[in-house]
Order: sequence, then C-alpha cells, then structure tokens
Amino acid sequence: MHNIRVPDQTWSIAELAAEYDVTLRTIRFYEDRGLLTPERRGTVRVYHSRDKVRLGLILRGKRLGFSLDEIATIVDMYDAEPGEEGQLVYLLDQITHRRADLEQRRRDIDETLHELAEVEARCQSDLTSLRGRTAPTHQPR
Amino acid sequence: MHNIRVPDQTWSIAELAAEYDVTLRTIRFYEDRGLLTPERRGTVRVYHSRDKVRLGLILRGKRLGFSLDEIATIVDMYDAEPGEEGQLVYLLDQITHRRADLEQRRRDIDETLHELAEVEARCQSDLTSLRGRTAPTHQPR
DNA sequence: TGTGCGCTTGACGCTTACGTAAACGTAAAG
DNA sequence: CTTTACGTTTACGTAAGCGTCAAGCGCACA
Repeated sequence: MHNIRVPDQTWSIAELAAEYDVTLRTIRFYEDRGLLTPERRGTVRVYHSRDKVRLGLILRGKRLGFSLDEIATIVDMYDAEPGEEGQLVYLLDQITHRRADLEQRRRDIDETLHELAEVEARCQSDLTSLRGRTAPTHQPR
Repeated sequence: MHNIRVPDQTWSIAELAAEYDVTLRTIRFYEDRGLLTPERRGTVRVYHSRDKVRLGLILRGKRLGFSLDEIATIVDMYDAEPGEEGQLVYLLDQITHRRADLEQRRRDIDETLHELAEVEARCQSDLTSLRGRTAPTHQPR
C-alpha cells in the first residue's frame, strides 16, 4: 500500500482570482483581514489548497450576506484544533447561533419565494388579459 | 351587508421603530432612499399599514443580505400597478432573476448547515473523549 | 540591455448604511 | 411658564469592502 499521491498543488493570486472571479485587491484584502494566510516565496504569495477552500467558504459567506468578521469566525471553526473543553463548548455555542441564523434566513427565503410566486401569477394573468381580446378586466388588487 | 370595518390604523415613527427594533434614523434613511413614503401631518410623519408592511419587507430583505437598492426593486414589485405589457415582461424578468438568486442562497445555506453539522459532530466527539476517562484518542482530522 | 509581464506595497477614494450630535418646533403636563 | 416628551432637519462621522492609481521589483525573452 503506497501513500496517496497528494499533488499539493499551488496557485498564484491571479489564478485564484480568475477561478473565483474576484480581483487581486479583494484577495489581498481578505488576507489583510486575517481570512487568508498564503505562503510567501520571497515577496510573492503562494496559495495552497487550504487557502483555495477557505476563499470558497468566504465567498459563499458573502453570498449569504455575512460580514467578513462573521465569516472569519465561521471559517475558523472549520479547521479548529480539538483544543480544551472551554474552546469546544464555545465552538458548539457558536454553531448553535449560526444554525439559528441560517434557519431564519431559510424561512425568509421561502416566504419571499412564495410571495414572488404570487406576484408572478398576477403578472401572468395581467399579461394574458392584456393579450387576449377580452376587455382587460381589472382584477382587484 | 355592511362594509368591513377597516381600522386604517396609523403609527408614529417611534412606534414603528419599537415594533421592528430599529432606530428612527434608520426609518428616516429608508424614506430618504425612497423605500418608505409616509403621510405628513404638518412636518410629522404618519405611517399607515402599507408603510408598516413595506418596512417588514425591507428588513426581511436586509436579513437576506440584499442591498437597499435591490430591496427597492423587490418591494416595488409587490405593489406594482398592472401597467403595460413592457412593464409586465420586465417584472417577470426581474422575478426570474430574484428567484435564481434566492435559490442559490438556499443552496448555500443548506451546504453550510451540513458542514456545521459535521463540525458539531467533531466537537461532540472531542468533548466526550475529553470528559471520558479514556485517553483522549486523537481523531484524524 | 531593454521591454514587458506579473507581482508587490502603499495610499487615497468611494459607496453603503447608518450613528451621532446640534439646534430647533410643538404640544401636553406640572 | 417651564419642563418633558416627541418630533423635525442639517450635517458631519464611521466602518466595511473594496476600486484605483503610483511606484517599484524580479524574471524571462529578444
């Protein structure tokens, strides 16, 4: 049984930027805020798969509307070392909060989707009554 | 058959702020951005149920991480007049975009919830092995 | 040796979404 | 009549999240 060949691939800042469609400035900014910690070869940044994964998590967090500070605490939970009991309890607490937050968001999303569906139905019926030769019966709002 | 007694209740800015737990500044800011248009009695703002509903929608949009500009287009869709065909088509197009956006967010949320569950499980097992008298077997990360 | 490419570090600018006074009006209560 | 409560406008402040230069470095290629 031989060791799994782990490529240990690396990326330049431009490659990462292209892959996730963000600017170099953005990536450097995240590093400045402590969200990314690429290796340095001389002055040049070298990104490993760990950084790449984290960048993905950061951007997903952004899509969800979290602030970079919130994202930092979330992402840091992912690769937290086992640590002592207090740390673990703290982590579990954070998880509870995050989960509550996310579940609220999902409820909000579902409500919004339902209401959008209603608006859409209204639009469709308005359209058909406009296009049909029937006098455009004004539906009660 | 008598008319339904519609209270046509009104609210002061402070009442609305208290109900939704936002500051007066925030409410006035939303008005400034065209999201709310309360009645004026003299210089004083008087909010009707329409404004109250809209404020609720605005805050839900905020929870979802939309910008106020995005929220404006969403909320305005809700009480759009039937209008002409071009308008309706535009509205339907907007709805399609919004829906795609929201469904992406829900996927993001679900992924995040799953991963949080994994982290939680890890924490729990770390905790029990810490508390149990068994030598704290270090699980492979 | 020069030209260009990709990367670096500042540093200032800009927008969003409010916070935070300051200064004033108005109306009821003590 | 003064205080208190509640409202108003004007305006400057601020934190987040980058955009946008400017100036410079190291390396490959001609």
